[in-house]
Amino acid sequence: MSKTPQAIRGTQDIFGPDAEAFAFVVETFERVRKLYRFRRVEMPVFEKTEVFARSIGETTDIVSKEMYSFEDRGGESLTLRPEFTAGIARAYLSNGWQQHAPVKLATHGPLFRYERPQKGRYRQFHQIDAEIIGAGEPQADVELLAMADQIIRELGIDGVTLHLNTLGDGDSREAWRAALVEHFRAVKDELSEDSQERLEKNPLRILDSKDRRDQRFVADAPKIDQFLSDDARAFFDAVTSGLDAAGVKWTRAESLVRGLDYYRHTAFEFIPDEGSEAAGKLGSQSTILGGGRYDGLMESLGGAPTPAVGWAAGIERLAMLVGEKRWPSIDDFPIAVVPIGASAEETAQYISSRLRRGGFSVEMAFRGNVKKRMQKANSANAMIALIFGDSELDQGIVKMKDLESGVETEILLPNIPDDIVGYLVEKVEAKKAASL
RNA sequence: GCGAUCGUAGCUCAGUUGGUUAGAGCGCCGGUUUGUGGUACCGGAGGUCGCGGGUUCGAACCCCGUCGAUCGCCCCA
Repeated sequence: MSKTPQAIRGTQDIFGPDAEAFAFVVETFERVRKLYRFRRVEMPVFEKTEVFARSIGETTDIVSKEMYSFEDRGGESLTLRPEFTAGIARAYLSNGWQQHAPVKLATHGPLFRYERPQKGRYRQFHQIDAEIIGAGEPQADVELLAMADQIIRELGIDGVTLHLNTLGDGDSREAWRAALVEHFRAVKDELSEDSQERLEKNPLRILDSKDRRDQRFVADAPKIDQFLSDDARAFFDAVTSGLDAAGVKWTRAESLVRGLDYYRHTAFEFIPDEGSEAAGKLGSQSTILGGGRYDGLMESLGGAPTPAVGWAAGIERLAMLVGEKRWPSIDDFPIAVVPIGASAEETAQYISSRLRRGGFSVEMAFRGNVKKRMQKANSANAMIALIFGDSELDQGIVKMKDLESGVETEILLPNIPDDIVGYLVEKVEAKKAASL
């Protein structure tokens, strides 16, 4: 193209309805997270590379080929965060947050992964994230999942189900993994090329392969349930019965595994139901929220053994699913202020400012002739316009036009906030009632 | 890293087997009562057809390369 610089591949400039949906996801998250008493935490977007390399696992794709790493001027290797959990764990250890344990943390922001962009996947993407650190009880898992469920529900997203599995404790997981390797190695030549790779690198992943050649052998593969210790089984039972009590719908997904090394016990993903509207909107990216328990992570960063559980969800993916069934709110209908003439424009600033300080959104039309200003009022979605020039101001009034009915009434200047606001609130309430 | 499709006005796209000044809708600006919008009518601005090279008398159209986008595989939110 020309000399104008382009945005970097896999990054996006979000504007308009997409940006509104994005903000709606974040606002909903912030509101619900307070109901569950999760505390807000802010962290750097970059860390020493070892923070991610050691915790996520050297052999995972994220660490081996998807990190944005660079050397700073001191020659130290730094990395833009590819996920939240590792950085939160590091912050927990560096700041001695053990003193707050068990601590419930929530954050959101940008993450970076050097991947091929496609629908619902970007190189800079955004997540909301929730973690409970220092709690080994299954009740922590339940509360965390209940919050996830409520957020999705309050976003108006339907047709999404919680898929739940357990990976057992460390020993259970290792025994299961060994049995899986043995099972698949016997038929290695008949597996897909990808799965032959996975056999060495990440055998659990063969279980959710999309390749038909693999699926034949997945059905009779060893199940985690055969390897669960009594404790691990009791833990999982407590999680599932807790979810039932909390009214969170879930389904068992025996072959659900998570990619990263640090997961133990509970693993879960919220996935659109097959054939649902949500599934169609997401393309081949199916998971909108995923997480699990990571009891081993703190040790990999040199901390004391610390149980923890958490999840993260892609804001862009959630935003794609947000419905338009939001009730009309008073902010959707600004008051249009339409001054005519220079002295009226000054008064318009005064009136606008009073209305805004009173909590009402105001669109002030200050360009072009009256016709242009009225067009502006209309395209701003205003329901009422305040129109006034010298002749009105001399009389100490403004004209209030109902833009739906076209009816104009006169308002005395001193009555401006109250009369207008009362009129507008009434109209919005009527709209709300009509939309129910 | 691999594969497929695609790149024409701000946006969505049309452009017949290569043929002369490249079109439409929407949006934008202006006008149809210079103090009144949503509908309608009129006018206008805006494109070296992603970029570079090649074939040809002639390329938006064919070929090669390159950059970018989209979708899928891997992986993942």
